[in-house]
Amino acid sequence: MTARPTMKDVAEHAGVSAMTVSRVVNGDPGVLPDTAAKVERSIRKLGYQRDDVARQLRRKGQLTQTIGLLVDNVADPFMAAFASATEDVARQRGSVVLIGSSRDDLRREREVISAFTSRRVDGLILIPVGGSHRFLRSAISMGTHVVCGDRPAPGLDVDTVVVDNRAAAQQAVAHLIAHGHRRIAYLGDRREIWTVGERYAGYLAALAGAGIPADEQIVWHGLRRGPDAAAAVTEILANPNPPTAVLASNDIVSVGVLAVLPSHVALVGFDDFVLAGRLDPPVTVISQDPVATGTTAAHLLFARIHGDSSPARTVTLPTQMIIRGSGEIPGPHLKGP
Amino acid sequence: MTARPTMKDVAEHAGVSAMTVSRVVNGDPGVLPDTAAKVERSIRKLGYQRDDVARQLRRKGQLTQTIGLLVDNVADPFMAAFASATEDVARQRGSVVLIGSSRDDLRREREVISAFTSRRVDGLILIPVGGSHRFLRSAISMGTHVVCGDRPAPGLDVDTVVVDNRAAAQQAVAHLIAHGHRRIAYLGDRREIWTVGERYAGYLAALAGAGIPADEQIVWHGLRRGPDAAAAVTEILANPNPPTAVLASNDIVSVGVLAVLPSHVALVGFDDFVLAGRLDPPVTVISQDPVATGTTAAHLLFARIHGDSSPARTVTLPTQMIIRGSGEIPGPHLKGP
DNA sequence: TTGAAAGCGCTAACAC
DNA sequence: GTGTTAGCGCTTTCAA
Repeated sequence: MTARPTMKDVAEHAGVSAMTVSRVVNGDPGVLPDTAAKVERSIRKLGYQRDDVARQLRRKGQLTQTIGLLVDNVADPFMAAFASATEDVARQRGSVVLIGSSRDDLRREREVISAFTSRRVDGLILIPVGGSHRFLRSAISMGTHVVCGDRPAPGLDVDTVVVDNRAAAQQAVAHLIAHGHRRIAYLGDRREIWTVGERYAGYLAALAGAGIPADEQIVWHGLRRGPDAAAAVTEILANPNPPTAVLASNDIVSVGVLAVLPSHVALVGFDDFVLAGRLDPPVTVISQDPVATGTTAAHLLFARIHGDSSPARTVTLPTQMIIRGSGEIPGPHLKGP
Repeated sequence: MTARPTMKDVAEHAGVSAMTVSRVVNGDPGVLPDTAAKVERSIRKLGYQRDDVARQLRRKGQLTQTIGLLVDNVADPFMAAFASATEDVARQRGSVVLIGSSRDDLRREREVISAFTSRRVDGLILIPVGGSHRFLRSAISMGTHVVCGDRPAPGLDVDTVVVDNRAAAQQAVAHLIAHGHRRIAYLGDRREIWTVGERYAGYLAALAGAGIPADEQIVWHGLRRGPDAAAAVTEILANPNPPTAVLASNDIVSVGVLAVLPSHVALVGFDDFVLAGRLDPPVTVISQDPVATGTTAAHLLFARIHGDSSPARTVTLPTQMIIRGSGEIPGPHLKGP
């Protein structure tokens, strides 16, 4: 194991100064082709590679060309697509990405963010967990740019890319009502997650809009895993007055519910998922585009990094209801032809 | 926007030397509690955070506590789970993770790896694309540790974590043969991908073992997207002598094929996927555990980083055939009771 | 227990 | 076109 050669080593080997090596390495103009060639040869000979740690230190106020990306869980398909999209943009912009998972834990999120900012990232893209993010204000005031995707960060006035979860859920429930359902269950992940809370609010709004009283007997929060969702829906269906339709707050709940849901019960789920169209019945979903969300968030971040100082804005991306069958199973109150 | 305060700023504010601040920041012993308290107060007051870029420069030969992770595509469920697992281990070990996607492009892989090594990562975890990785030898000789997951890197003698793809595919095809199939199609991703090539080899070996001649008419390589796989299987089924069973090289191909496969044709797919058990018929698959692969790779890497200099080893993790129905559809040559 | 000096590898600023 | 000097923020080393 050889020690990593420095510019000084290259300079000595090539018989020039370190400054000339620096110019060659960075493609700066004003070096004679012959000199440059000589230096290039020494670089290859010694296996020299620029040390960006040292470089970043000297070039203060300059960018480190590193951004931090913090998601809840990279293994989640939505977040994986989101992360992949941001990484693509970062690469086009010549930056690398530090990635971290918060696992829905604010303390862990803080720790990871701290590890990122101490490495002087130019900016952060967050899918923030719940809880106040005021701790980020000091980093922001010192020049770290922050953009949120999927959810806003409470206590932080930064660019944010979301979808209108509430309206989309309301639309989904109205759709079920239009198909003759009045007894509609809600099965959801932790309500404290902003998107989930919004979706639940949309559910309640749609019921209220149709004059249907909400019934806590057929509402279940806090479902984090498929089997939990399956157990919950089983229990809800055992109700003396069982629901004829279900709204699922996300793909994990949908998939869990589908494992046990009788085929006469209607279902609309938030988030599209692989093979949703191949099930029997095919599953009607509200879909959103994680790639668009990630790409938009990344573009906003790089605009900030490169000097955009306009007021923080919230971009709301569209959702789409994909009608496949499970949401169109008729309910008992269908006034039909 | 205030400038980021330095140790010197904190030192002046607290009326001590920068060295004392350094000791407090790093929890070094030998600072009077009163002095430490005074410094802590200044740190909080000024919003000071240690600059790890400068720190890493001075602490030469020390670790940067940063590793690089290069996968083919983070959005792929297998790789997302792999990445998530390595990130978990890294966090436990106090390191952060730089992530990059090669998109099956060796040049892009090289660029990203170069961006990582110039930031002095302590090590790299790769899901390498095809092609020679000899370019990594110089980085390795200068102390960057490398571990490969899912596939080996051609031309590189480093720790590698894989499964026995060939044996698993052979087992899958033997399973189809045992259920009476002799006309078995192979539909696969790019054969140049090591795992895919191995799986194809296993397919051929199983046919050879049963004395069944391979027939290129029912073999298709290079399928990268679901619709391509659907089109390919449609064409293969139009063959005058169509297959009665299919081996799919991975989950993407399986899902694509399933969109159009008649239910009397048997299927075994590589890689388990969500809802495989909910389809009709439920899909028999060869499953492997991306979390175990990623975790193992990360543990191997950190062992190397912390001094393990034993010869490079290859860890082969188990696969499991999950029998669900689609692989047990009887073929015309079933010798039954 | 605390501090002063030196220097990590690089580049900004200026000189030649 | 090329070199010299200084210094980025921190920690190592050694002195007080």
